[in-house]
Amino acid sequence: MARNKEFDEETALRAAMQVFWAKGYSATSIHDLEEATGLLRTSIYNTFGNKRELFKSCLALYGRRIERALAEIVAGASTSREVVRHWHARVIGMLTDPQTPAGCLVVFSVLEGEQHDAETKAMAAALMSEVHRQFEGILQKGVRRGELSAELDCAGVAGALSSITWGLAVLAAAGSPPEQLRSIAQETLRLLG
Amino acid sequence: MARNKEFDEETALRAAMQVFWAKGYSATSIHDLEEATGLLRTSIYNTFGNKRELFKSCLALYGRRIERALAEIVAGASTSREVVRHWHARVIGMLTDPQTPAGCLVVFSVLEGEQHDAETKAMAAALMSEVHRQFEGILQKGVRRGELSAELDCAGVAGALSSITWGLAVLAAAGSPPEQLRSIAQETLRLLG
DNA sequence: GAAATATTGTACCGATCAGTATAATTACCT
DNA sequence: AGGTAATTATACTGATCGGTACAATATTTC
Repeated sequence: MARNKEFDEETALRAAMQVFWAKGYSATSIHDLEEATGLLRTSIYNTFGNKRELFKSCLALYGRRIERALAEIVAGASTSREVVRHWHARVIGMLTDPQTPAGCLVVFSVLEGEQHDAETKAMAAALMSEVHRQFEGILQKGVRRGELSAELDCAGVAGALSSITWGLAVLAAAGSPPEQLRSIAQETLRLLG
Repeated sequence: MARNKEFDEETALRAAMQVFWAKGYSATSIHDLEEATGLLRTSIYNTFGNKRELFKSCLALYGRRIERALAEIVAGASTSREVVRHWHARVIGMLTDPQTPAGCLVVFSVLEGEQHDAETKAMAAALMSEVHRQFEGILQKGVRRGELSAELDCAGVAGALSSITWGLAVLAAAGSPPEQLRSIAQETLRLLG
């Protein structure tokens, strides 16, 4: 019928994601996206709709990465402690990866909430509560196995673990040195009693 | 000599702060600031310089509020636990105050770092490390008084407490219910051993 | 009351914004 | 090979951006 795209959608999406990730939604211009993806604006609109839809696709991609990482860790660890340790190590690794921006696209999405529609806000909120839910689940499992105290407020501690996760993203964005982030992650285990 | 301003600078600054606080730097337009402050753009530029300088003044005002609140709490509490409890209660109170936006201007400043100059970034970083420094100080005092274990890694735990603080701001911005924030604050005390 | 001067109000600047109409190009499928 | 259709490329739109020039206004001091 007709010709094929000269570029790879997935590659372009990753490039666009990095721009939003570094600058936020409103500070990112279509021109920025053209430069990062190497595409012309026409191709961007052709492929991804408009700026808002492109942002949503980026947020979805970002969310998939997070959820996959968390699922891997939960599946591969044998104790609650191990999950928490591995999770925060992975988070710190991502946050301090020189190849990607220091912040977190989810945190950005949440703070920039006023500029987004209900769907975008729901995506970010869903991702955050998924992290919380996973934590609560592995804590409950830890209690059942006798690894953790039966008196543990699983929901509360899961919330605290989530809170530290997002806080790490803020600290990393502020330029905190990795060793400080690691010492925070280490002390986090105290929450498990 | 000449006429006086018809408006109160402090009031206008507070109004401008709330706009940046809710929308971030780049999503806030001069028009938004005109509406929020009730001033004409001419008066804004006359009084506060330009958008960037106005933002810095707002961030400074915000920072002063935080530091004053923290100093009050540190001065008024008799144990480390009490400081942590009162601090997080105050933070949650601010974050869930319907009169002000749900987020945190410091977190916004840090994430929007690319759009700011070195001075702005330094202001935000200084505020964050001041919070950390204060926590570390009260933990060390707690250890000296025998309230906390001598083995406590004060710097690490202070970092975790800071991380939770910024994380609470993210969760509040995402619309987490106050009772969830409070249960997080409660579990935070586990960090003190 | 008059001179002086900061403030207020109006109108505008070039630049950039997100988005699009349309033309030129290209590769696919029959 | 040729018709088809989606892609690329160019150029443009109206709106809004941050910022400013300048005139009108109002008030304080002498």
